[in-house]
This record gives sequence, structure tokens and C-alpha cells, in this order.
Amino acid sequence: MSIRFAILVALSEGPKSGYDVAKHFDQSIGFFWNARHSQIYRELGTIRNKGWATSEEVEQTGKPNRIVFTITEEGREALLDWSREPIEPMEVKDNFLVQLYGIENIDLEGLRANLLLRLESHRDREAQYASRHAILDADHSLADRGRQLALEVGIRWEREWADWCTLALEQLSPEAVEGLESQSNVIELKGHHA
Amino acid sequence: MSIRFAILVALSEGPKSGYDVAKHFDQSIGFFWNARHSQIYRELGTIRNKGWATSEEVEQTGKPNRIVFTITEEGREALLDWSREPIEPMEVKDNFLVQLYGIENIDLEGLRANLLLRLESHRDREAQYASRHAILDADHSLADRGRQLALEVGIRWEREWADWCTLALEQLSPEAVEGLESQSNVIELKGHHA
DNA sequence: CATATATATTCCACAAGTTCAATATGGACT
DNA sequence: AGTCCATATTGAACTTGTGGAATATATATG
Repeated sequence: MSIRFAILVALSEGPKSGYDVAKHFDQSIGFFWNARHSQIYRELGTIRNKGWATSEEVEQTGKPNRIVFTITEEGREALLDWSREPIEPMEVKDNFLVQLYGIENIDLEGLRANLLLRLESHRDREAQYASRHAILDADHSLADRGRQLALEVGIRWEREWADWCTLALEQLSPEAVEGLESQSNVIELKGHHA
Repeated sequence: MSIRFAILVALSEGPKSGYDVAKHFDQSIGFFWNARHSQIYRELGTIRNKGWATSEEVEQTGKPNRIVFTITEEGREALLDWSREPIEPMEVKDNFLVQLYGIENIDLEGLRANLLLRLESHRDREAQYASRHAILDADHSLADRGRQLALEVGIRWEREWADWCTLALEQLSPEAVEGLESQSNVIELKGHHA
């Protein structure tokens, strides 16, 4: 229950080939639920098998033929039914947080390096979302308002994470950590191997 | 590359059975990377096969015997190696955001109901994290500082989401949406079926 | 007395998602 | 001439994670 409906959302805006869906995902829904092309093609197959879409081969010269999928009434109903069901809160699965819980048994230098990398990537993404947010017109179009809301939460999310990375870098800097009580075994292990 | 290391982090704090790991997850790391017991037991098997832990059966009366896993030097090194590798930014996979991108083709009433549910669950979680945050001592213990940082980002995350839910409920209220340009097919579909 | 819960592990079927390779062609870059 | 990229789809092997059932006993709740 997942990428299936993200694809169906894409099809609800107009007929698309697997390639189109993948392209579309790269610059919109994909920010929030991406997938590799192999999965997209497979899901399109099951969507068709469920009667949620019909497919039609379009001949092309010089390029491989496209197989274009068109959503059916059943597909639109499936989308509606899905949107009426309760949504499970998104599951947080972040290696950072696992590492923080095991901070005494991991490499602090590695963690700091990763915090810096993440800080950068959060700033990048925030800028990306913000630029897309700016070109939408939420005052007149429902579609744009929905997309803006999605981008809005994306922007907030990236901003909070970036701020948090800065905080974590401060609190875990060598000076800040010095003198803290710790049963770390990292130093002895380093001695064994370096 | 995932629950494996979360389990290894748990084992790095002391020997544990599969049941212990599951319990431990329920109240700590599990907030940020949970798993069902069937997967935990399976991963413990592969951790042992990789030589990252040894296992030992402990006889008990009245209860089933426990199989206790103890981390090895190789396991500790694997944990260190892992913490030195770059961490991929967490993947966002949220049905909400998908629905917002397809807002014209989903049921707005359903979306509003789900926003209310989510608002509640974010408030709950924030309170849960905050109460755990409060009992840690980040001024003296590195372990506690790490855990506090993890909880800190959890609190920020829940707070932002809760605020956003409120914003979305306002912007998608029937009054706010009225008069917006929309090609929605929801109404006609309802007519066909209700 | 029946039922639920806590303890403790195993196994199987399934769903969801990734990785990699193969196929085929036209155009752009070096 | 050779390589890379865009177009376009398929398929197989694999990893990761879920759901459910089976087994066995002690204690608590109704």
C-alpha cells in the first residue's frame, strides 16, 4: 500500500508510460516517495491487472515503443477509497539516531563528519523545495495549494534537521565532549588495529 | 544495512536475548528504528553467522530457555566501521504528501479526518519524547547526551508536524477551499455511487 | 473456570523495494 | 571512432520487513 497509490496519483493527472512516471517522480511526488524504475514498471503491471488502468502500445520510430497507461473509473475509485482510510504515521528510520543511542560504541569523528554532510544535504533540499514552492499559486488553484502544503512541510523538516545538525555538532565537538563520563571502548580498539 | 546495526548497538551495551532486544527497542532505539520480533530473531542469527556475536543457551525453569547473544570484538569493529561510512539521508515516505500531490483526485473529507488523527499522534509522541528527555543527564554522561540529542530531534520533528497539521487543516477547511479553481472529479463519482 | 498476558523462540509465506544486467537506437561530446 | 546520455522496457536475484501461527508454562484478571 504505497508506491502503488503514488503511481495512481500520477496517472490520475493524465495517461503516462512507465518512463513518464519515473520522470514525473523525479521532480514532484518523488521527493516524498520515490522508487526505482524496475519497481514502477512492475507496479504498473499490477495496477493494470487490478483493472485500475488500461495500457496501450504507442509506436515510435528510432526509439522503443512506449506503453501508455490510462487510469480507469475503478482506478479513481480505488484512489478515493485509499484516501478515506486512516494513514499510519510515517516511520522514522534514521541511522543517525541509532548511532546517537550507541554513541559510546561508535566513532565520534565519523559521526561528526556525517553530521557535516547531512547539514549540507538538508540545506540543499530546503533550497530545492523553496524554489518549487515559490512558483505555485495557492490562492487560486487547489492543486497548487496541495503541492505547496507538501513542500511547506518538506521545507520545515529540512530546516529543523539542519538546525539540529548545527546543535549536535556543537554538543559533540571535541571540546564539548571532553571531560564527560564515558565507558568508551573505541580508544582501546583503535590501539589494537591502527 | 539497518536493523542489523540497531541490534548491534543494543548488544554493545551488554548481552541480550532476542526477547531482551525487542523489549529494549520498545523503549529506546525503537522510537527511531523499530522491528517485529520475527525480524529481530532472524537478524540475530545472521549477526552470529557473521561472527559479530556469540550465543549461549541459558536454562530456565517455568519459562522457555533464553538464548543470550554477546557481542564479539569483530562485532564492535563492524559497528565502528559502520559509523565511519557516510549515512544516506533518511528517505521520506509519507502517504500524506502523496495525497497532497493528488489533492484533486482524493477525498478531501478523508484527508481532513486523517490530518486530525495525525495531529493527535504527533502531540502524543512529542510528550513521550519530552518525558524521556527530561530524565537524562547530558551534562555529565556522553551516553545521555547522545540520547538527548536523538530525542531532541524527535521532539522538533513532532512539533513541526503538529504545527503543519494545524496549518493544513486551516488551508484545507471547507471555507478556505471554497472558490478555488479545481478540476475535481470527486463530486461526480460520488453521484454515481452514493 | 476461562481468558488474557508475560515469557521465549522458530518458521513460513508474503509484500515491498533495490541492484544489476540485457536489449535497442539516436544524438551529443571528446 | 569511442563513449556517454536520453529514450524505453523487461526480468531475475536479492534484501528488508511484515504477519501469522505454533509451542509451552506461570501468573493475573474477570
